[in-house]
Amino acid sequence: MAHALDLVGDRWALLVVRELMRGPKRYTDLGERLPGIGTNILATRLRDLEGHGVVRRSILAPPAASKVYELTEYGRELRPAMRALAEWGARSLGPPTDESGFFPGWLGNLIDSMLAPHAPAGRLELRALGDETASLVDGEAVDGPVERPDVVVEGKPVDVYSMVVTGRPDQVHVHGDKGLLAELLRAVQPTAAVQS
Amino acid sequence: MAHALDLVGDRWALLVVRELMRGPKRYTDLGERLPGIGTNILATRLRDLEGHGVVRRSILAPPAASKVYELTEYGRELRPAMRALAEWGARSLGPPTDESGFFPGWLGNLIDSMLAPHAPAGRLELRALGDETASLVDGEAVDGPVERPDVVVEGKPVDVYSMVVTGRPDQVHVHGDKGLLAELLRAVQPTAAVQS
DNA sequence: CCGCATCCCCAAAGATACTG
DNA sequence: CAGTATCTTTGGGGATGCGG
Repeated sequence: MAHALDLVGDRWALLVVRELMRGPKRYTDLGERLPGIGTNILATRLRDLEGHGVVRRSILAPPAASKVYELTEYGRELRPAMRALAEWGARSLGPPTDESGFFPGWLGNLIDSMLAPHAPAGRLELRALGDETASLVDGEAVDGPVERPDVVVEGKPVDVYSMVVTGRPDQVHVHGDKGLLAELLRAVQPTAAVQS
Repeated sequence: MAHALDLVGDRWALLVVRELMRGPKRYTDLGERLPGIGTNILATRLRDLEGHGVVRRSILAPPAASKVYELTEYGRELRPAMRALAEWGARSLGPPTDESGFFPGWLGNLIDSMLAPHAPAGRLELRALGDETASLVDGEAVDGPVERPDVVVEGKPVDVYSMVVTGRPDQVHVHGDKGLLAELLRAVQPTAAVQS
């Protein structure tokens, strides 16, 4: 445990890994998806994680030729631990209280951490009005819309979020296979009432 | 994830939880088992963890009447996440280089994090000469010796440690059911050679 | 713009001493 | 034993700069 925390226990480190878990990212994109991190900290974390064999720097093939950070195989092996930690945290996390706190990538992260582990086969698209769209395709989170979705959920960001944590599609519009959505929401661990 | 880290992401927090995972402990005992923590940090962590519903203070029944800290039900639910993190860390952890670093409780922690998750039924006793003795009884770590052990392993602390991380009982003495020990060591994930 | 390095400032962490 | 008080040091947040 202590050694694991030496590798990824620093502040922000696991959140950097979380972002990279969904694919390689550029430095600036990472900064946007981690509001409040500060550029020096991000640079330091990436350097440390690289030194620890968790993250690797890579140059995209020309003509793209831009630098990206990606997880090593060892870094990807953190997935079970991160899933377990996220599910534990979710059990004491209530619905959002306001419209804020929706930073770039939040919807993808929500799908990846709360829906993907329990997802039945199928193509689900979530549209947060005026914000982002992300999808869940056969258990994998995908950014943006998806072709021929089985079911589409549409609503304000806070209502999409609430649907996931409460398990009830109350304030959102659902098009398509409502049974599939119901099945998914039933499979998601209901947020137990853990008194804070 | 971010919320989980708000609860247990501070430095030392998960190590405090790790110690309490093996039973209630007094303040001073926690301090001894967490070398380097500093009394103020320990007090702050315990207060924060209590505020977050992870730890609870409790007074032992008279005439013992001493204060102890213990995990709440929610705190105990961290076990899967901690196991996953510990196993991940263990894959990049080599054998110890010197005789130091063996603080009170190290043997119990070693058994709990590396052996217990894979243990077959049986009673195993580990004796670190001149240091500690701890046991593994049907998959659960127990401090101290055990009655009628099926197999006893005895050796210098560093050699007991090495046996666990390398999977080979080379520098230690084994009494009793060597087959059971071999079965256990085989079940333990071999420490993959992850280049640092 | 992207990808950082630098600088300043402050809050939190560490070490140590001390106390009910 | 179970912490609090005090002091020092480290690390994070925020702004800025700067070469590619």
